[in-house]
Amino acid sequence: MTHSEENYIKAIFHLGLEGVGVISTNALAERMETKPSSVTDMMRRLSEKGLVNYKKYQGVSLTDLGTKMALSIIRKHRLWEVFLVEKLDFNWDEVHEIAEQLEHIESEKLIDKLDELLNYPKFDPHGDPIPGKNGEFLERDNLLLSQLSIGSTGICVGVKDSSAVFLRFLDKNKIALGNEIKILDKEEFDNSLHILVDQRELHLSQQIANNLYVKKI
Amino acid sequence: MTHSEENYIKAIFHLGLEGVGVISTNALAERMETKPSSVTDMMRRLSEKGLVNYKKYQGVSLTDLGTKMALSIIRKHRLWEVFLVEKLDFNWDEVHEIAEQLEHIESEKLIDKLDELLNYPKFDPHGDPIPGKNGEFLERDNLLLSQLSIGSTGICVGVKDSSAVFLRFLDKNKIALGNEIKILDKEEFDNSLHILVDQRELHLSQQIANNLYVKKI
DNA sequence: ACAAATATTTAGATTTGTCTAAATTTATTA
DNA sequence: TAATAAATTTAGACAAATCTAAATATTTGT
Ligand SMILES: [Mn+2]
Ligand SMILES: [Mn+2]
Ligand SMILES: [Mn+2]
Ligand SMILES: [Mn+2]
Repeated sequence: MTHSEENYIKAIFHLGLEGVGVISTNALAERMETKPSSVTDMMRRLSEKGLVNYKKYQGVSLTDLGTKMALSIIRKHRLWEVFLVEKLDFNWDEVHEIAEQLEHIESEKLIDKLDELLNYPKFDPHGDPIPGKNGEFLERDNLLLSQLSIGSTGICVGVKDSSAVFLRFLDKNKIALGNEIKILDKEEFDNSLHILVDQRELHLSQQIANNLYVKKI
Repeated sequence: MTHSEENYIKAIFHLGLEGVGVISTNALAERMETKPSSVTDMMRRLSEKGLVNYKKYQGVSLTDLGTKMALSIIRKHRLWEVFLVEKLDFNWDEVHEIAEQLEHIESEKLIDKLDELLNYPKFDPHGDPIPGKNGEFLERDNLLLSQLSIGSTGICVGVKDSSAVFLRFLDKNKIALGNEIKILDKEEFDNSLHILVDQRELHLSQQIANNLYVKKI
């Protein structure tokens, strides 16, 4: 597998998780920041290799083999992200781009040793689950902060948007994974929230609350 | 820089250290395990980018910029090798191939953090010097075990051949970097050595002794 | 100094991954 | 349902990195 092929497989996997139904050439082209015609070419090549199911004009999906490949790449990506944060003191907003490179390093033993060094983490720095050697992984709670009712409390367990700008916003407001967040009040007009986190009262827009995953307690 | 370009630059640098005089197209082709015609193509491209001095039929050498690039890649390669051995418990015969991949990861910050994690090592697991951020590095003693006279003692500081088969031979005979080796006797017929290492008496062929660097004490 | 051997470059192809522009298929909607 | 719009594929091109075979330059040996 080339880096490019691996990136396509990963993109198809992620679109499959998010999207509804079949993955179109255009959707994939947009995600890969390339042209639909390039996608068509690549789909033929991946289909040839048995990694995707593709019939022209019908969209694309991963085969079992393709899914296994995708999980392996995502496992590597997320383990490297944990390494960068835990062992090299990177901030969680700096690790994604480097992990995009490291995820293509080929060595089963390397990734197993890394897993061991990190003590078999189950989630990456953004709260995303890390697939195990055999592709199995824990589901993270998919409840959004915006879905909590007034008076209830949740533990912050992940971010939906993991862009650097959002992550730095959270840093600035001292909101981190593991924090308890209590909903004090909700504005009817714009659905913004008054919350209590770490003894501090904060005001969050709905957009923010739509991008924080919580586990209700 | 593509991976391929980086590999060529590295090969030119290493040939420059070993070889005498100009680096020929054929020598480079052999080192890169490719065809001379491919080398000619690549030399034109690298010359275009200002990384090598190349005039046809005249051989090739690195420019200052090319040398800087080479040292940066070698720094990354060797730091990753230290990481693999020190932090992930790899044996010294297993790290080269993985480092060949890791050396191409692009992130200045990553390599600086790695350097820090490893406590700024000056030599890699094979005793090869690790260039610093600015390209400077300590010279390893270039005295071979075969050059020591009878009765003298040296500390093993490096291997000239770092192939897995040679490294495993050393492991099997419990010869490691840092060991003191005393020359007990030398056979006139085949220049093989009787040595004392770690209270053990061993018999080494000249070929072995030609591939161990020592520091005389 | 010239022929033979060797080294190097050139010419032309191939593969991967990309692009633009044109053709075709599918979906929408009047 | 026929025209129009949107999505997708095809055709043809290009750059990077490689190859083989042929041409050319350099070196060597007599
Ligand atoms: Mn990431
Ligand atoms: Mn992540
Ligand atoms: Mn190495
Ligand atoms: Mn080494």
